[in-house]
Amino acid sequence: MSLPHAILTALLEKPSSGLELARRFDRSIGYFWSATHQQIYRELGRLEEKALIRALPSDRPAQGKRKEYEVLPAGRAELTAWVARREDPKQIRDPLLLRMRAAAVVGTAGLEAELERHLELHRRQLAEYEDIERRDFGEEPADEPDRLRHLVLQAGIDQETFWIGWLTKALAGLRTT
Amino acid sequence: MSLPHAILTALLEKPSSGLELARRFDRSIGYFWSATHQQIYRELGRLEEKALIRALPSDRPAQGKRKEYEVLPAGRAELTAWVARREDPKQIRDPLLLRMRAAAVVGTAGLEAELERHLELHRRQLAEYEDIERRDFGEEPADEPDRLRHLVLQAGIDQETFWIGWLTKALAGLRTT
DNA sequence: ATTCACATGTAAATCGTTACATGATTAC
DNA sequence: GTAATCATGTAACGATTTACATGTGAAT
Repeated sequence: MSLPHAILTALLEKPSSGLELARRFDRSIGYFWSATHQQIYRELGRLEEKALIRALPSDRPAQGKRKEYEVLPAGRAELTAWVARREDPKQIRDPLLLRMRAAAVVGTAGLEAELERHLELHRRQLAEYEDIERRDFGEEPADEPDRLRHLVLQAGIDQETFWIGWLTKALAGLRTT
Repeated sequence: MSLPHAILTALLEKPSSGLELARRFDRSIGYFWSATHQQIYRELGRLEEKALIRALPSDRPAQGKRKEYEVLPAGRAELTAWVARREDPKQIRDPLLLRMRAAAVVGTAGLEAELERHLELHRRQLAEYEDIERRDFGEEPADEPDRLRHLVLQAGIDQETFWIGWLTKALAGLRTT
């Protein structure tokens, strides 16, 4: 149940229309919580119905017309409560690891190329994160919100670093065959 | 579309009934691809219909009766093809990182306790993986399938290590406030 | 006027989760 | 024979994904 909270966070950072949100879910917040525009529109409808957000008044509302939303106090309260809620980490669920396990049974044909491809993709993602880090968190010191956002970005960086390290190990292991 | 392939892999490792599979998806394969018994039964039905697996002959088939499945050649071929298939890594989707980002907007109340709880959970998971490593991959050298399975386990270990490191950093950062 | 990009939305299929129902087997 | 457990399965719902439909506004 994280999508509504992702949307509340995004709207608190900046009131937006559905499509703007969809675009921000392709970068920024989307780096650790992706969503399509359909998910977003549906969820906006639900959040509005529950009175956690509202559409900003428009002179002439119509379908196909831009609609901007903002968070109501009840929405901020819900998000505040969610931050402190207990929620266990989910099990890892990774198709690549599964494929490696399958390869142990049916052979590794074609796997090496996939690992190399993934390695390259993770290298690119890491470079992108590091660009963002330089751009947004270059100079110290920062206030608390910025330090928290930096920590989140750091998690992305660390995660990509883990993948690059593991894929390198795995490729070395495969080639020793 | 990984669940059918997870099941094919599990069945190739050892022909099993639905419930046995469900149990193995709580450990072993389940460490990186979890599934409930309902998902498994539904998928077993589909795989049987597509003639990728078959139920082993039983003297008196009946509902509520144990039914063991094995992989047919077509199933093995499908799995072999899947190992080499191009499939991009999925975007990270992590509620905890999202909560951290939300905390940058609405405050960190209650977050520290959650981070500590997660840290403890990841430490436990790491210990479990390391037990498995000692038990199953203690002595070298190993054949190729075992080296591949070891690499998969290593990914789990590295991933937990990443989390422990990041959570430690994050807690230190939070407390500097 | 027509076209194109913007913006919102509907529909359908699959996946994932939770609750529940039912038959078979075993232990007592 | 009754209860407990094993095993398979149905049903319902929400989340996710993909494809498509519709209306608006700006450019030519």
